[in-house]
Amino acid sequence: MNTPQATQQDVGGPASGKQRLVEAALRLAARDGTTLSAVGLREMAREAGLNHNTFYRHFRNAEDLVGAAAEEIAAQLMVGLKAVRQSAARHADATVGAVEYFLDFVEANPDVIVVGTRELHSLASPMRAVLQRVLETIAQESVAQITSQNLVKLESREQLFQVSLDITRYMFSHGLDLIDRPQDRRVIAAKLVAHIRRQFLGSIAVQQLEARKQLET
Amino acid sequence: MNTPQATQQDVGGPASGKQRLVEAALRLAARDGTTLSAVGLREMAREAGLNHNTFYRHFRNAEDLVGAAAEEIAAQLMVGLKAVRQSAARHADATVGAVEYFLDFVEANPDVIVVGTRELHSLASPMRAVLQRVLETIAQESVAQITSQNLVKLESREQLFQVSLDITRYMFSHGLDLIDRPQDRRVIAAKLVAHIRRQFLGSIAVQQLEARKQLET
DNA sequence: TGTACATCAGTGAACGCGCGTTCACTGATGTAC
DNA sequence: TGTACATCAGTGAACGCGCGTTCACTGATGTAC
Repeated sequence: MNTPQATQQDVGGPASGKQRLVEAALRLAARDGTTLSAVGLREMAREAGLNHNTFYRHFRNAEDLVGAAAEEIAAQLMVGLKAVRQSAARHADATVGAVEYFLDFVEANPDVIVVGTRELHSLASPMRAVLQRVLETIAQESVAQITSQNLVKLESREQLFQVSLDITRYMFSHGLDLIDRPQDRRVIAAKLVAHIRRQFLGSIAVQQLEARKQLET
Repeated sequence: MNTPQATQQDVGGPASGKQRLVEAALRLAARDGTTLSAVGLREMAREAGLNHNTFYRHFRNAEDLVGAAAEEIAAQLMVGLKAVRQSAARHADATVGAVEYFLDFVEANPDVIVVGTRELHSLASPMRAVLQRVLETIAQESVAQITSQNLVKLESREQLFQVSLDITRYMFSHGLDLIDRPQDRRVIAAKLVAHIRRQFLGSIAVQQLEARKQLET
């Protein structure tokens, strides 16, 4: 009574069972607003169009799947946000370029943003540490790009890193708002651009202030 | 076989059943890292030391309880963050005063922060809108305080509001980090102070930049 | 090239358990007369 | 002041259901000889 299923042969064809289960879990967690680990095993198998027992062919337990999903989300974010930075470099106004491309990414991958943002703000989540490292990596790469292109006059690499990290996190949070109210894209984009400008200008101002203080003593 | 339970007479004494259920729900959601609506009805009754059926004496269904919990969290935040602003006004350095008092509040009310932060970043949560309004109200009150005391030279009230809102949200998110790593309090406090300074100075710099542009044309 | 065997994704039945919900009951407090 | 009644928080038994997990089975693919 077994229906012939996809196997190794169709690489790049319909996703493997494991992949389908992870994607189903992300979709359900995004839809229902629950944590990944709260998505039922049977429910996600149903969503993936598989027998509930197939789950055990690919994962030891629920926690195992969360780990796989974390890597999936991390990978998608790394790819997507790297493209955001490259788009920024191409654009006449780097800030506007980055923001617009980021919002494109959010609209194209809502599940990743919805689930990622919530897990990032869930203390008990095993995904939290993974996502924090992703954000830090992205911020570091941003710093490298900014310094190599001399986009911002900031001597303190540490301060530049903090600013980049804050901005990355800020964009993440506001990705949620875009998914919540797609019609407000222009307003959200303007807020993001304003925030980024404020951060960089503020950072320079802080630097000048400290330099002046040092001169006075 | 009924144990005599607390009733109306002991106002201010041991909490009422309704209050105990809400508090138990917050505690469990914070401990397990789940959404409030994912906390089991029987589980929270057990935690509150009540029969599972008592739940129905106070709430129609699970959604009803989430609403009550939202109001509880909102009330606690409004009270706590109002005290933060008052503490800022007393302190020699308003920024440092606000940050330190805020971190005290976080340490004293971890459940509210843990649950509130997650629900704020959960699209499907009915609590999200309530919390967003709380943050906006707090930001508005901050604006009123800042302008009345002439703490920051910013003409645009709208821009000041945006900055206040961003800062409030930022502090919220970093409250989580404090609960996660209490030993890092000083590092976190320094980050918060730096962020707030950067925002205000950046905001002033943006304003000056725009004024200059307007002069040139 | 053929054959035997191992591997592996997927299936379906069965289990025990905790869940949400309904029901009838209790006992204390507040209120009308 | 006393009495009858309504209200209301809390209790405990019982229900049906979906869950996670285990088991034995299937059928296709890969591999050794």
